[in-house]
Amino acid sequence: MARKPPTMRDVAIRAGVSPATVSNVLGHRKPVDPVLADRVRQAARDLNYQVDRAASQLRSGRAHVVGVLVPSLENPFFTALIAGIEQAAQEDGYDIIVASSHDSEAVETARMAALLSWRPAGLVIVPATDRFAGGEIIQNSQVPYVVVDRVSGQTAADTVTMDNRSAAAMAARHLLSLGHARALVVASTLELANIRARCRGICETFREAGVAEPEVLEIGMSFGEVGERVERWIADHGRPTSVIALTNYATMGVIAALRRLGLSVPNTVSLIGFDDYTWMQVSSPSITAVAQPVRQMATAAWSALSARIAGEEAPATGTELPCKLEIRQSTRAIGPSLLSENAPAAVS
Amino acid sequence: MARKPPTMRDVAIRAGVSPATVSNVLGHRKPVDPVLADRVRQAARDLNYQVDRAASQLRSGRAHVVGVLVPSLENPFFTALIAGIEQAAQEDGYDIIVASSHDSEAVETARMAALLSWRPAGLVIVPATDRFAGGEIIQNSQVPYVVVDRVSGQTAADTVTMDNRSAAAMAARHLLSLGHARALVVASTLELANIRARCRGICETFREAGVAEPEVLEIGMSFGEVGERVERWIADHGRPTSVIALTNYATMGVIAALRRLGLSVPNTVSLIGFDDYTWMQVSSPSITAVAQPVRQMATAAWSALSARIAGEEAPATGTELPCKLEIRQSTRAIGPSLLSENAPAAVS
DNA sequence: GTGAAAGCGCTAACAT
DNA sequence: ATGTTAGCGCTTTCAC
Repeated sequence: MARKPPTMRDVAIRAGVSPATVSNVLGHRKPVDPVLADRVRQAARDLNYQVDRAASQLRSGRAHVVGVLVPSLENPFFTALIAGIEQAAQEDGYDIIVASSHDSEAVETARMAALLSWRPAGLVIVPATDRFAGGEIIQNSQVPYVVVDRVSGQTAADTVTMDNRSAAAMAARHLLSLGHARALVVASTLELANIRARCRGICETFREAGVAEPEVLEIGMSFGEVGERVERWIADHGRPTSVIALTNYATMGVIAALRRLGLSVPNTVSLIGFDDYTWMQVSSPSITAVAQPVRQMATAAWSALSARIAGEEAPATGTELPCKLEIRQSTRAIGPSLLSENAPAAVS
Repeated sequence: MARKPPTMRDVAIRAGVSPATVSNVLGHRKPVDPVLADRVRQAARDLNYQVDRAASQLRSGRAHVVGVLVPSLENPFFTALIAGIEQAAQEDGYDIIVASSHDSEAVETARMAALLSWRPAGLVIVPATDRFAGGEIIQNSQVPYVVVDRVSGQTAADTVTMDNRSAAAMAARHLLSLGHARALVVASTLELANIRARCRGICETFREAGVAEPEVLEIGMSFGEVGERVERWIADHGRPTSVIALTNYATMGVIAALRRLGLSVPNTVSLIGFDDYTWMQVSSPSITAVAQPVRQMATAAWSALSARIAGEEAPATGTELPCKLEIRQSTRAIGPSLLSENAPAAVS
């Protein structure tokens, strides 16, 4: 027992050729006599042979693996991203090593070092914070990488993100078109540039419409707290006619809080969420939401990365994908549109 | 540019020692003079050195990576499982390579071969089907593996799953205790042993209570169809007083269907879902659900696998974890309990 | 078109 | 306790 897996040498012997030829056949590297090639393939099949990727990578210097580092594997947005990347990568013959930074810069640095020790062809990273602790270490490792979703400041790397400002503006215009002058923005944390961009988009849009900017409530990442904080805020400040929740946890927290306060959606308060999930369709009322183009973000990230892996030298690209506003039952008109003519209510 | 990463030799030279000593220091392998050890660690830090895992693994024959293969990365149950495994594995110094079989046996076989080509220390697998296409290929690769969630027939491998029969029985007892004699069971597919076990648990419990067995509706994996099929069934068969949905997609589909039919939950129909997600708490009504112990499944899978990696030779273990019934608002009493005294309504 | 031989970066025997 | 050496399985010159 504990029989070792067959090596290329085993295949070579069985096929009556040299290891080099086996390598050439299996790696489609050099033209090989069809007869020999067939013998090789047959021998490989017989022995159930699979190239040892560690050895292959060590010798060739080329790795067919990329690392993917996200802040959390509990968040469906990140796992959806991983799903997309896995698919795209797999189609190009790459495997993915997945790691979570658990929203911690320290862990992020450690996990990144671990990923780099595989000498991967590239890395896809959703930073834990705007500071992106790993920038330096990865920088001088010479491994190409793409920063996704939480893009801030200027990275040397390619970036892929949603157009957060426009997305938020779209949500804001939708509310304004329904006559909402008083909105509450519920954010996870303002430490993240993408969340700040969403706030900015909303505030700008309200200002441009000549309406007072909405207040922004920062409630942290944990679902439990959200409800309480929102309840307290409303107790202190009076109720808004509408709420924009900037993340999925915020959305759920707001729903819970409004229910506890006995505020009906959309009759008393209109609600827009960020991130679109299936449950928002079956919820009653169904939830109007800004759908992030997760799938496109994944493919964009992969295509940027594969270009770099292929040796592309062009300056870093910054992809900003548009999003879509899914209008459902949680938003309701309470008066005439507050939008001027030339600002459309919604753009897809 | 494209400077190569430092090697152990570079570190050795800088620290003025031999590569072997560097290896011993960094790998905590053999006792080394503290002074030299410090010099080595310093040099490694200076150069930003990280051992090359491919080379290390090639030489030592020990890999610090495990493959994880799931049917889908879109399903939150599987991604939660991955989150748990990533955490446990990471704590033991292992990385995970993640792959999806996209619910296809053919893809499963291919992805498994790819995973095995890393010569991983082990594999965690949630099979695409009960047939588990990869059983043979992995079997003679000698790599230890654990089968999780979709456990069927007798595998030679360790298995970890929820006690599906008992879980379903618990849900059934809850309904019976509320006086429901007519239940509809909505299953994704009866091709999966774990789904069949859930059906069995429900039917047995009803039979034991002297109540007619509920009918089982099989609706496939896609969310879209679920609603229609359920609507049609109810149109044809009349409405049940209660529904048990055996997967999360089934749950959402049922909610949508009942709403379209104008059947109020829980006033007209009571509903129990399988898998517990946050949205079920904020949904109105909140959804009574069987919570799977995903986290424990992940840790159980990891501990079984690490034992095998460590060389454990004992016969395969079959772990069956208990689940919990989260009673919320979607289930309501419509009459006296149909349960006999000695059958408790719910067990945690 | 094919094979022989070297060597990727590391670790395990062995020698000191 | 440290260094020397060999070789893991593969790919890549470089001969032929």
